[in-house]
This record gives sequence, structure tokens and C-alpha cells, in this order.
Amino acid sequence: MTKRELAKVYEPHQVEARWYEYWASRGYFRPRTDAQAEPYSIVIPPPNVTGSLHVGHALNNSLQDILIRWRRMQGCAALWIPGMDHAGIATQNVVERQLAAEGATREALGREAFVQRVWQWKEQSGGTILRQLRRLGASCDWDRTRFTMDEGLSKAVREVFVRLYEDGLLYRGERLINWCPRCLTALSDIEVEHEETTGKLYTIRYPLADDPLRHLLVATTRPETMLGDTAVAMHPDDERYRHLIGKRVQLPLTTRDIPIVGDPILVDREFGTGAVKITPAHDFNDFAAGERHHLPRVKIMDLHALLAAPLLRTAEAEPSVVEVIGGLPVNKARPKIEHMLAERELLEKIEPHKMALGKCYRCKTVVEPMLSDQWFVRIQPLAEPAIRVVEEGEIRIIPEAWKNNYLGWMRDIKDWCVSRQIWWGHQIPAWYCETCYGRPFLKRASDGAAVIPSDAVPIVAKTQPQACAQGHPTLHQDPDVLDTWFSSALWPFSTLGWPEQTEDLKKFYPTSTLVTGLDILFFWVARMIMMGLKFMGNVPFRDVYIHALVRDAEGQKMSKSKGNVIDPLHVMEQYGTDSLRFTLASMSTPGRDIKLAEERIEGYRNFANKIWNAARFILMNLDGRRAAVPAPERSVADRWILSRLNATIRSVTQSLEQYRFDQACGTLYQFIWHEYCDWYLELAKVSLQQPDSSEAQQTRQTLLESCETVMRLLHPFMPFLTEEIWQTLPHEGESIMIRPYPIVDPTWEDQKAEDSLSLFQHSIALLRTGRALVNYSPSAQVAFFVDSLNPGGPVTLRALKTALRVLGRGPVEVLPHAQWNAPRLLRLSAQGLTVGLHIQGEVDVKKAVDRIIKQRDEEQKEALRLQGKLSNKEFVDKAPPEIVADHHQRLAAMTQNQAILESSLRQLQAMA
RNA sequence: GGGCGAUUAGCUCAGUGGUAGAGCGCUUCCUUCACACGGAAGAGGCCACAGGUUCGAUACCUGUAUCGCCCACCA
Repeated sequence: MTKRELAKVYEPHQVEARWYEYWASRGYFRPRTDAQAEPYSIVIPPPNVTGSLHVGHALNNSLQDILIRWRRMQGCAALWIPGMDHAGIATQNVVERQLAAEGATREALGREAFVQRVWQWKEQSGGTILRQLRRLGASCDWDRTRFTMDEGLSKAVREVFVRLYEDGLLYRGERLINWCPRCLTALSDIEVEHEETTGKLYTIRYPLADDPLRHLLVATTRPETMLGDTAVAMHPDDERYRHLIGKRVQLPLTTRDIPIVGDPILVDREFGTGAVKITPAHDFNDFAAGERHHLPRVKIMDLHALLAAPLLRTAEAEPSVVEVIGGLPVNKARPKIEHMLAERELLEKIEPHKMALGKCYRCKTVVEPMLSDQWFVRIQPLAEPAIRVVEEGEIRIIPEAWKNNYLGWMRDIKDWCVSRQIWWGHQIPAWYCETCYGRPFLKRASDGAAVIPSDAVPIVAKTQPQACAQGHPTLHQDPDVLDTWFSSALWPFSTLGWPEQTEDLKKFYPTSTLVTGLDILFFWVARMIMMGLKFMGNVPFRDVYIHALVRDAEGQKMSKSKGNVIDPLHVMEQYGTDSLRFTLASMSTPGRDIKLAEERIEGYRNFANKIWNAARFILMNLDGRRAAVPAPERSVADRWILSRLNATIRSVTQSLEQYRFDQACGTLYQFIWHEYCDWYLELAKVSLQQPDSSEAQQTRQTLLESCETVMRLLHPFMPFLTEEIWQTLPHEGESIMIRPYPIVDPTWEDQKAEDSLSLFQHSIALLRTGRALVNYSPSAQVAFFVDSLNPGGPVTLRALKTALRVLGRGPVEVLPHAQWNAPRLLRLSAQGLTVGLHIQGEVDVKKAVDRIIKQRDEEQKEALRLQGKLSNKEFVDKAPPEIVADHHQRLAAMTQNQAILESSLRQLQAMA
């Protein structure tokens, strides 16, 4: 396409698809292999295989792509490893829902067929998100795409499991864990979300066993669990109850009586009645208290969180009670219990009470503390070095505010429950010998899986053993799978080929930067640090950049149910990928959530179009011109823009080094729009008026050079637009994305040119203000004077006279203010600069008069303030001299301004 | 209950111990040969509140209020 055919409006669509294909086909996403190139690597936070791109992903991956493109252009061997997470529970839920739609269940299908079905689904519809990342421009090395359940990563998982076990950092045992009664699996502590709710605090009368007419008052929020009580506790130093310790109470609704124990840890004397029921099988505190007092654990709930009749009978509930609540879920049973207690006059009172309800992070079902056999990682020994590397700065957390968050959690970390009672995931590499155990294992009714007894001895191995140590072939593999975050924890080294000692591993581990959201700091980041240190002996990454959460314009979390979701695919379709990327990056202020509104994206779409048209202008002027010898020296304008560009390069690079994407974008926006387009292109037009002059040739060269540099500077942020323009400009090389990133060039720095242009800009601005005050159309030619009271000012202005005339649209004279001699002049003055505008014909000067009066009054006020400060002895003595001098200077300038404004005012009033 | 963060223009947000800034929106003017997804000129702020430090505080310190987030087994 020739340059003249470029459309007036930038159309991102074909451009994006075309260039992405071009980059991919030429292998630019692979890291360069020359030995001296410094490695720079990022592993992607693997999105769920079920996922599709939402705006959070768009942010996360835009930032990663900015970093990786930037470093690649800087000459690093830049590697960005993509991949996906199998997302155990989430994926299982998705496929189960599909089955349900077909009227099937996973139990009916059986484990093997179900897992196969998930794989099948994964091959067909999984990984949509990776295609969407391409749309976003993500320059991942797709040849290295990994999946947490692919062969290599599964091998890494087994290796880690075995070694942790051998090192005594993994154990299996019966503990109270968080149980999701809908997903039917254990959850780790952080997989439980707490939600504040108002419940009720029940005060119940427990009759004393030896004196049933007297009662002990016990407070609880969960009366339905009382059937599992095995003791009542009070503080041993509590005067009210001390005599009761050792006695027993009759447990209402049952035929049991239970002991009264003293427990200073569990009981807070100030709360409730000072007496607490202990239900070791259904409450975390009570479980611990039960251990201290060697209490039995009475289970009254099954895995669906139903108060199952057989369990209730075992708990010695009265038959009539079993009749009423047997088989009911917790929330249905509670009012029945309440009613029965009230009937027996055992309910003292009910008060409203605030409490935090735990919910499953995958399905929002209320979780139950449940007693069961699970695998745990002994976390303390892993946490200690992981704390140290962050404390000592070997890993930097950015913004630093989150560091304490991390350290606080790590210092108080609990053992990690890693077994899940689902089918989709890495099955635990532990086997149990039925023969050695001595009794046949029970079979679970639902799926026929062996129920492994608590005290069975596991054989942990990387591959399935044929027989146990005694030679028995009667082995059963643990039916459970590992927490999905177990494999994610290995991601930075498993994706590089570990446990093999690959070249990639040697070159790219530790990775350079991890870009992620705060929501998975504990789930993922902390665990990667622990596992990296344990298995690689080194940190998994140097920098952790934590970005914000994207919310809607009202600050609400985006969710499908609220209907406030901004779909990045839709946005890219409508405004272009570059606009979306630039918007997200420019809003990435550290430590603050992003409230994303569509208008914002539109604004940056306009920015992209502005750039497009600037480039179009340059191309039009480069095109078809007779070659002239460039002028020996660059013009002031040329030197100025190169000096400003240089400062921009410095600033953008510094911002990127500090992960200040917002600052980098702001700097680029300001420079490109308000310096490059608003001023430089206008100034360039002046010298291009004689297209065949050597000055014009020099300007064309500067235009080309600066534009090409700006494109490279902007490329990491707006990869498509910049490639499209860059390819159209005369250029060297195949693609902008493999050209060097601009570096600061000291020879471009030119403070004198910057000062000159600053004076020029102020003159034009003042003149335009004057024209607006008397309503002159921008095209009308109006003569004007200009004078600078600063030394050197007039010389500078005279040198720029042509530009003043063209941009000021009128004949201009640079003369000392005293020599201005015209009957009708509108004079405006600011900062030692004065402009006088010839007023022609009939104009309404009232607006100008008002404006000048206003300005004069404001300046008077400010002058008085300055005078006051300067006559304050303390200020003059104690403030830094440069500040005092600055105040003096400003006061002087203001006095001059005022004189001019006054005379201007008199003249205008005479005219009116 | 503990910890952290926020409070600046109508909205979304930068920012600094010494003249308060941007984007969007708003008002007025302009279709001038890069761009109306544009240009120009404007209006609009006791920088949450109260104390303190300082010659000087929107910025530093303390407290208060409101909002948000994270953590937490007080029955």
C-alpha cells in the first residue's frame, strides 16, 4: 500500500491479526540464543484450563508482555513461558455440570471414564484462553507451553511428593479439616472465604447430672452440634464455676452425660456465660481442647453435612430427636433443635450475634469442619527460609506494602492440607498393602474406591510398585488427588524441565519477574517460594510485582451475576488491543484497585488514532520529495524535540525499571500528544513550507528519526500500532519488536533549545488567549507585538520570528515594550512576557476588560501575599536562600505585569 | 478483634515541605491542506476533619470520621 492511501482513522482489526501472525511465524517469541544475551524470564500465572479471558487476565498479561517486549528489545534473551492450570475442583465442577445436563453423574460414569471425559473436554474446549492471549498480543513462547498435568509436570509433582515424604515433610493423619459438602472434598485453610453474617447466640441450660434441678448455662451459635458434645469447659480460675469442675452434666436431647473440665485456653470468662460446650468432631477449637482433655470425638454429620440418623444414634441422641432431625441438613435442623429445647424449657435466651461464616472458594457452599484422614505438608521448615529471602531482599515484593502481608502470613502459617477427595488432578503416589494391614479395606458405596484406614502404612513412590516390601501384590493407591496449588507451586522450575537438568533450567532459573494479583499471594506466590528454595536451592524469581484488582467504574468487583463485566474481547473488538493495553497499564498505580470505565478506553483509542495521524502526516511529507542536501545544523525546533525525546526515553525507562507502568504511560502520552503533535509537528510545518530547502530536508530527517524512535519507545505498550507505522516508515530490519529499545543519547540533550521553545510556547499561548478574548477566528491574520523582559528573551524570539508569524497567524514584531506604538492594542502579560495584539474593526472588548481586571486582582492578591512573606523576618532568615530569591523574582515580575495590565486596561476602557 | 490502604476538580486518579495537576465530562470559538477519535481558549479545588511539628503542611506526626481490602477458631 502506498503512503497516500493510509486511512484517516486507524483501523486496528486487520493490522492486529496480520502482525501477530508475522511475529509468530518468524519465531520472534523465542528467546535469542547468543551466549552474551542476559536472560530475562517470566512464567505466566497459569490460567485455569476452563477459563476465558477476563479483564483481570488482560491486565496481568498486558503488563507481562510490556516487560518482556521491553527486555527483548533491550537485547535480553527474553523468555515468557505460557501454560495452563488443571484447576482441580473448578474443572471437575465444570465437567460435572455438563454431565448433569445430560442426566449423568460422575459416580455412574466411574473414575477412569470421568477423568478421560475431562481430558477429552480439555482437548476440545480447554485452552480458549491461550488463543485469547494471542489476541492481546502476548509474545509468549508458545513452543514451550505447559500444562500442570502434562507428563513432565506430573513427573515433577511425584518427585516432589516423594522427596517431601522422605524428608519427613509430608504426613497423613486424621485431623479436623475444612470440608465442602457440595464439592465433597477437603479444602486448605486459604480455600475458605469468610463472610460476615449475623447469626444467633443461643444460651442453653445443661442440667447437672447429680442435681437435675440446677443448670449450667452454655452459650453456642451452633445448637445442632450439641449432640456431638463430649464435655463442657470453663475457665479454671472462674470463681463462679470452680466447684463444678470434675462433675458432669446431662447432655440435653441425648441419654449421655458429659464431664465438666477446666480449660484456660478455650474459655474466655467474659464471653457469653463463661461456659463452653466442647464438640471435638465439629469445631477447630473444640478439636484442640478435646486433644488436651482426651475427649472422645463424636461425629454427628456425614460428608454431605447431613445429621445422619445412624450417627445420631451412635451419639446416643434420644429416638424422638433422631426422628425429627435425622437426615436433615444443618440449617434445617437448627430451628428444630431450637424448638425442642424451648419445649423442654432448656433454652435460656437467644441473642443476635455477628460471626464469620466460612464458604468454599469454588462454590460458595458453607464449609464444615470435618474429621477425616488427609495428607498434610509440614510447612514450618519450608516457611522459615521463605521468610528469610523476603526479609533480606533476595526477593523483592513490589509494591513493598505487601511485604508485611506476606511475612505476617508466613510467620503464622499452618500445615497445608494437600489431599482432595476429587478425581481430576494428580493422584497421590501412595499405596497401601491390604495384606500387611491385616483386614480388607472397606469399599466406599458411592464409587467403590478403597477406604484407606487411618493407621494403614503408606508406600510412597514415584512409580506404581508391583508389591509391598513383604512381596504382597495387594496394593491400593490412595484415591485422593493433590491440591491444584501443589503443582502450581512447582511452576517456575517444572515448566523449565525439572527434574531433568535442562539447558532452560540452567539458563532461566531463577526467573526474573513474577507478575500477579494480590489474591493469589498466599495460594501461589508463597508456595512457589517455599518449593523453589527447597528443590532448587534458590529463589524462584527476583521480583514479585503485584498489580491491582480490576473493578467496574463504581468500584464493584466485576461478576457475571452483577452484569458489570467489561469483556476484554469486546473492548479489543471495539477499540483495538493497543488501546486496552495502554488503558490498563496507565491505570496500574501501585497499591490501588483499578476502576475501569469504558470512556477511559475510548480516550486511549483516540490517542492511538492521534499517533496514527501524526505518522500519516510525516509519511505524506517524506513521500515524493526531491532529495535536498540537509542543512548543516538542526533547527531549534529539531534540537528541542530531540532533547525532549531524550528526556522521555530516560523517564520511561526509569519508570519501567520501577514497574511504574502508570508513569511510563503518562510520560508517553504527554510527550507524544502535547509536545510532539501539538508543537513539534506544527513547527515542522513551518520549515516544510519550502519543501525543497535544505532546512526542510533536515526537518524531514528529524521527523523520521524522532518518529521511528518514538515508535520503538512505545512498542512494548502498543505493539500493533507501532509495528504498522514502523513498517510503513523507511526502516532497517524485519520488525520493530526485535529492534533495540531507545537509549538516552547525551548529545541530544539541549537545555538552550528547551528554554527557547518554552518562551516560544508561552508567547503563542498568550497571543491565543488574547485572540480568544476579542473573538478573532483562528484563521484571521492579526498583527502583534511580542517582548520578553528576561535577558536574552528578545534574541530568542527574533530567531523564531518565522514560527511566531506562522503559528501566531499574523505579522509579528519583536520590539521592546516601550516602543510599541499602536492606537488600539490589547496587551497581555505573564511571567515577564508581554504580547500586544492589534485590535481591528469593531470588537466587544468587555470580555477582555473583565478578564484583565480579574487577572490584575489575582496578581495583586498574590503580590500582597509574597510581600507579606518577604517582610517576615523568620522566613527570610530560615527559608533556603533560593526560595527567598524565587519569591523576590516572582514579586518583581508581578509588579511589572501589573503595570502593563493597568495601562492595557486604561486603553481598553477608553475604546469601549 | 488485628493489620493495611484510601479520602485532592462533576467523575476516575496522579502528585509535591515553598505558585494545586492530568484524563474524561462541562462552557465558548473553529471543519485551517495529519487527526472533529481533532484544534484553541475557558470555568471548576478551605487537597475529609481536629490537633501537633515547621518560617511555611495538601504533603511529615498524632487522633477522629467515612469507605475499602486482607487476616482471625472467641463459643
